[in-house]
Amino acid sequence: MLNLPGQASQIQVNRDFVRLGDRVQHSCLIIAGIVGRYDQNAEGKRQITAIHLPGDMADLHSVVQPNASWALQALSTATILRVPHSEIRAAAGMYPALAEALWRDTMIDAATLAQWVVNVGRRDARARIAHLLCELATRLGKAQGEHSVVLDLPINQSQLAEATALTPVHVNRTLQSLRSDGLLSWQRGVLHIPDWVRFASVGDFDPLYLQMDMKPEKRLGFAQAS
Amino acid sequence: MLNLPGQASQIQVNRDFVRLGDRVQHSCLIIAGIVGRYDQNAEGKRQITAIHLPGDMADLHSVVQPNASWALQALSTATILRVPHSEIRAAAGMYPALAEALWRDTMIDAATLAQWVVNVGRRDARARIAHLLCELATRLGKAQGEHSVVLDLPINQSQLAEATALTPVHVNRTLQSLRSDGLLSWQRGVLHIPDWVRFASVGDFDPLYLQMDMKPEKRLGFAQAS
DNA sequence: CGCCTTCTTGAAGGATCTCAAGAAGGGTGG
DNA sequence: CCACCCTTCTTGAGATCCTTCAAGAAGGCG
Repeated sequence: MLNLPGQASQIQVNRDFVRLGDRVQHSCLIIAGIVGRYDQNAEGKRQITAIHLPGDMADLHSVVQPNASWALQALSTATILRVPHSEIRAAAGMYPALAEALWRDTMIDAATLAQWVVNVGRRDARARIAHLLCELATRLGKAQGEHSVVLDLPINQSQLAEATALTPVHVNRTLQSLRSDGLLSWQRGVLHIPDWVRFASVGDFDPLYLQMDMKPEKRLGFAQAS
Repeated sequence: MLNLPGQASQIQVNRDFVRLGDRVQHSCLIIAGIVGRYDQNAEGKRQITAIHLPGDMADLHSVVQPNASWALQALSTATILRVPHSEIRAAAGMYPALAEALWRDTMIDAATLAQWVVNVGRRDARARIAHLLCELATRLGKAQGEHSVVLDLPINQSQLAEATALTPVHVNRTLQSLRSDGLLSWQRGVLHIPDWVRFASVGDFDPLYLQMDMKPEKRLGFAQAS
């Protein structure tokens, strides 16, 4: 765990707090809420390329590439802490183990993106949505071999569509299909998965790439400066 | 530039030289040929998640995650140099600027993967194929504002399909359409793009994310040990 | 109570896939 | 130099998943 100084802010839903093309001097640590990283094509069609949860450094990579080729938007009301790149660099220079942890964090980001390519490229709507939900449940630490999983997920179907490269309409129909098969229920931002093993198999999900089994001292964890 | 020791090998076309689940002690530097990084879903459907060209460290990230959740396959006959992780770690410990360059390289990998998610998720077959070809032309240094671009690209339509998440049949029809619009010709592994600007616009391509403009001393370049 | 967001439904259209088979190209051995 | 073979490219036709467009229902909040 690290103690990092920085400036905290509250972000409203659907607000971009880093925009495409910004030159940023800070990385954003998510304290609360859910944040989406967006890329887009020339027609302005947006695609979520990562979903960030509390404890994540949403744009750690901006330390080595300050010109944002992405945008960061709050998917639910969020609190973030802007940590100056200078602080991160200084700490990394001081502690080689931290430098490696930062590198590793970027690598896990890349591994997750590779999974998203497979997800969007090779899985049908059912598996695609299930896989994404599995990823989030696992990263939230809510899926540890248990049979039943419950998690707060204050995002809507349009946002889910932006992350899975589907239309909101089709996401809706697919969720209905998953629901009618008893695979999940989702009300008021609370997702309930009664049978984790079955759901993970529908989502074709293998959590290996997330490295959740990494020893604590090797994983990145952040604490807010007092 | 670095001088790295390691063991060189020749790899035949279509041969996996790193397999899913391998525990690797080396990163593979591509000396010649083209290499694909594969991920797959549970049904064994393979998806190429990165294409590596000469000069690339194909699995640099294995330094911080030695359990391969990917496979590496030669898309054409290739020569690689296996560089021990220990050497990379030692060099990174010695030179902080190198450590940062390694981190940056992983970040560019992630940025490229994010583009692939957009590519597969939000672009139709024409744009998707064009975008991938633009990426390769740019990384090969063959697309520098000129009007006409020629490059060796010894890969086949099935491999292109695996990278774009299309079927070989549809790749074939799409290439015909690009050809009949005079956007490209492709014979015997030589790709010819008569009008780069027009082609890049069909592919919805903006090279920013590749950071090809990065100052040489900040970019990663590898030289073989004698 | 009224408004705005989000969810839901229907119907038609389109991009891409699947299956199947034939043509072209390059290499090898006789 | 020709015959053969194997890979790769090409073509056709029907099926399917997902999209598009349009509109109505439900839910939360002031």
